[in-house]
Amino acid sequence: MKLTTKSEYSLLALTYLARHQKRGYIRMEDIADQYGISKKYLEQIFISLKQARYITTKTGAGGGYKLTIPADQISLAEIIRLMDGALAPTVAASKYFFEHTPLEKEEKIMQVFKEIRDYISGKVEGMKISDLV
Amino acid sequence: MKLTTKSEYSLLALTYLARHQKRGYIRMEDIADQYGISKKYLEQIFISLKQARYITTKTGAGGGYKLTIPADQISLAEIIRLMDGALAPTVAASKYFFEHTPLEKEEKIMQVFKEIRDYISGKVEGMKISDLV
DNA sequence: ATATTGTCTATCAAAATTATAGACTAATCA
DNA sequence: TGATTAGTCTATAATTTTGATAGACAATAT
Repeated sequence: MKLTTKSEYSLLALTYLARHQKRGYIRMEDIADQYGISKKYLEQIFISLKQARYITTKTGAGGGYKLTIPADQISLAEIIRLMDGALAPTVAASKYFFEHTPLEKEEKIMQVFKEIRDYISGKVEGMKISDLV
Repeated sequence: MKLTTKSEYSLLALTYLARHQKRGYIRMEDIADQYGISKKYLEQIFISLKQARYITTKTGAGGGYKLTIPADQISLAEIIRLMDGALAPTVAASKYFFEHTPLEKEEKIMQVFKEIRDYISGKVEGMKISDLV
């Protein structure tokens, strides 16, 4: 029932970028140090975030990363879905990542998981990176 | 944010046992067939459920599995915790499976995840196998 | 030029997930 | 009693996911 570090680190990194926006470009190493995360691992996460257009980068001295989208327009939901997929406890109960599983045969269980899905969605759709700063 | 098949299959199997209680001992193969699950894989799941005293078994013809605990006294929460661990989206927000992670540095995120944890707990603690039948 | 910082591609180790195999044990019942 | 049925136990294996590491390269600033 868990998120992976990809989601976790993404949320941390984006929060850090939002918090230090006025400093302009932020070095990856600052973020890695701040949270005690592997720099090289974080790099790969940043590449995904960049491809998804959440951040832009600048190479060289004084370079680093910064947000391209206002922090109040980035929901936790979209970051978690990008990194980890379904918010629902099982894909059989997922809207965006639906797949068939044996669980579908049991309607009552499905109902429980859909309610959990809806609660989680509501929570993390409504919550923005700016709310975390 | 997902459960594994161990939790899913456990819930399915216990629901099936509860539903067919009056038939006495139920063969593993019946359950495997019903849901299209590997028999051998289900076997291992049953061993865990047996060790945790949810079911008893009987070998030989006419044998199989049955519940030892009334279905209305088995919550989904305990089965999921047994099979998959934490209900919380991250162990940093878990009561039973707490571990330190970098996420702890961000209180607002932690707050969100704790609220999700509490919702999920409330939901699956309150829901019993008998409610699924 | 040189130091700084990100990019890209490959690769890898460990763990978790999802099984499969097969010999063994216990119970039934004909 | 012996054939059949059904669970037990232990090992191992395939695949995927997770969480990283390595190193050559490219862009920028001073």
